[in-house]
Amino acid sequence: MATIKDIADVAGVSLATVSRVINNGPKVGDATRERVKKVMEELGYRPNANARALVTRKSASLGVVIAELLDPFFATLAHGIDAVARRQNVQILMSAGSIEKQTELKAIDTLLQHRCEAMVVHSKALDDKTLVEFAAQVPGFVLINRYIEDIGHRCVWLDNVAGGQTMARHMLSQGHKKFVVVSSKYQIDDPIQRLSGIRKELALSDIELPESHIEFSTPDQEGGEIAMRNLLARGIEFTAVLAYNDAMASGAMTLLQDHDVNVPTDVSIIGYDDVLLAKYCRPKLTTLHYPVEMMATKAADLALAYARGDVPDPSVTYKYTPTLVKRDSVMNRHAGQST
Amino acid sequence: MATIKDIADVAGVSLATVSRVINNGPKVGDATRERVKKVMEELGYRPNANARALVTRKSASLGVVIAELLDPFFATLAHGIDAVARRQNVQILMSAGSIEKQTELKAIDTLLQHRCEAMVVHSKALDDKTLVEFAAQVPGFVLINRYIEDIGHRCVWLDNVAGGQTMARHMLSQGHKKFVVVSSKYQIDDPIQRLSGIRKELALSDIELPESHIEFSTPDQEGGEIAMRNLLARGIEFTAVLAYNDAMASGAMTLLQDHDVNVPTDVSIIGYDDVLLAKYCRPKLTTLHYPVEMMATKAADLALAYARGDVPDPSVTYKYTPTLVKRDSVMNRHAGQST
DNA sequence: TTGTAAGCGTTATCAT
DNA sequence: ATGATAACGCTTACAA
Repeated sequence: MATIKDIADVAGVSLATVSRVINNGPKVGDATRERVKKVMEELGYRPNANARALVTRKSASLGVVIAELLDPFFATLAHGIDAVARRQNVQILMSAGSIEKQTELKAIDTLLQHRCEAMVVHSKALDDKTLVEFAAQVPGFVLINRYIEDIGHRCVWLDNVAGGQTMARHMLSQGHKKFVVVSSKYQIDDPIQRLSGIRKELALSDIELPESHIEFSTPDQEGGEIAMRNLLARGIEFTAVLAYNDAMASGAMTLLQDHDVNVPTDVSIIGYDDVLLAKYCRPKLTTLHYPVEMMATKAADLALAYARGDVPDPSVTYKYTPTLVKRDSVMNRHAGQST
Repeated sequence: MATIKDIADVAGVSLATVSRVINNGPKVGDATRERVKKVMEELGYRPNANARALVTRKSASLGVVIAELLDPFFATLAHGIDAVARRQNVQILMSAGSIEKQTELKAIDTLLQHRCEAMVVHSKALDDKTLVEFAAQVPGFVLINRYIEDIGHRCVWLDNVAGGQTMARHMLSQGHKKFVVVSSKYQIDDPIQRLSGIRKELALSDIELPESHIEFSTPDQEGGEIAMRNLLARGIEFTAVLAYNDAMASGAMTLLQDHDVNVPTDVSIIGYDDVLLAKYCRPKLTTLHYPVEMMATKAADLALAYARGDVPDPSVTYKYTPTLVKRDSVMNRHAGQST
């Protein structure tokens, strides 16, 4: 592959001049510039990103650590990041961390070896301290979907407590009184926070949520089925199910339907995330919209900005709030209509 | 960040020795090795991947070009690739190409700038010639989901004609005689090949498929709805719909149901791909399983092998065949039962 | 406006 | 077993 030297030789100029042309440097004569460009074209020259990164100490790349590419939630996340990467002309270095300490650690480590100064990481397995240390090393280190106070201005996160409250409040407003929760068995912050929001809101109406009314499983459709099966088996009475996410909601719904329980007339369900699935399952899922893509975009922009040395207003934080999307899986028990 | 020189200074050895330790080189005394390792540990040393790539001309990374991260099909693809990347300890450089000539070109170009010698690319917009040229430049250039004869041993692809035949054959075997096709409007090979397979198979039963029975739209759920709406509006009679993929099938199904057409008793539907959606829409979709993940894994392995200089048996080709997955969206019109 | 040369962090080839 | 030293391809003062 042609190097800058080859171009210089053929064009009859020095390395420096070629470099200037490549980088649209200022002090080059028009004639020379054209000639060099022509030679580059002819030789199919492509600047060596590695050499460049080495000397400039800038990698023109954005590191991304997410849990799992298959999950539509993360796919959306990745998609949002990709959009800004493309816009800002940086290459994405992608690693899946699978919510495992060692894997997440290794993913970040590899990114560090590549010396990428901007990275948006979704980490649930690593502890605060570790993450804060990384943040200290990498100027453009941004956390998504997690809040750590010490680096609060580098966190783009969702208010899960508020989310839990909104779910409960909506069901309450529709006249529901008997609740059941289908949650994620992974002991990360999210399910805990959502649950606490739910409890907080229910408490305002003097409703308790006993442990037996909560079932924990994997946060996917199968997990939703299993959780619902267990709830049914336990003979608990309920008219409202609050799911950890849309996938679990859909699974739970499927199982209910298989048992001839009608949704929403017999039982109402509300999901969380508002991924595509929510719109296409039957009945369509009432859920909380998680503005992942917007958040991903913000996170990527932020990471790149910090890496560039820009200092965004340090007083602002990037907290997002999920919003209710009413579709067809929740019935109004006052009016007897689905809302 | 600590460099190899820092390590050498602190450990009191030369650069060469440190380099040997890093690479588990042979000729280093045990005592020295330990001492150096200890220093590396203390200083939190991380080899600079850029410097390494520069001098070795090997990038320890795998380039990936796919159309669209959001699409579950590509998410699965990416997931398969990620698995081998992790196993083989290489970093993924990911670019979305969005089935646009310029974008795909740029994606590959960027990968080339990073000098990655292994890449698996999913390109539908670039022409054969361009792709063959890239393949000539990059030892580990592997095409997925496309077959080009000149570089046949570097293509991992699906037999779409056979797929089309299988769809039609299944419907035929279930006693269907009136067909309609919901296809993709993108004029890439896939829809054309599937359609030709369908026609070929129907011809064996002396059934024609007039253009008016085919509706082209975007290959997603909304496209499926639109296509089906048009078919219905045109007043065509049919009992079997062959969809381009599961998303379109699901959209078509939804629209049918909204018009009180029962699936599968009134109309049977068959999808293609077998993504998660197929299992979770109602009724569950009978479809063709596209072994994407397996293919992605193979492609990644192949790319890395070629990049390494290994020469896999040049006589074998990597053609895969989709297989029928019977679920609940197709009815047997002989027996009157869904099959 | 153009060229010279040092240096980025490694690996690899010689010597020793 | 260890150490100098020359690349690798590029950017960037500093000279001219």
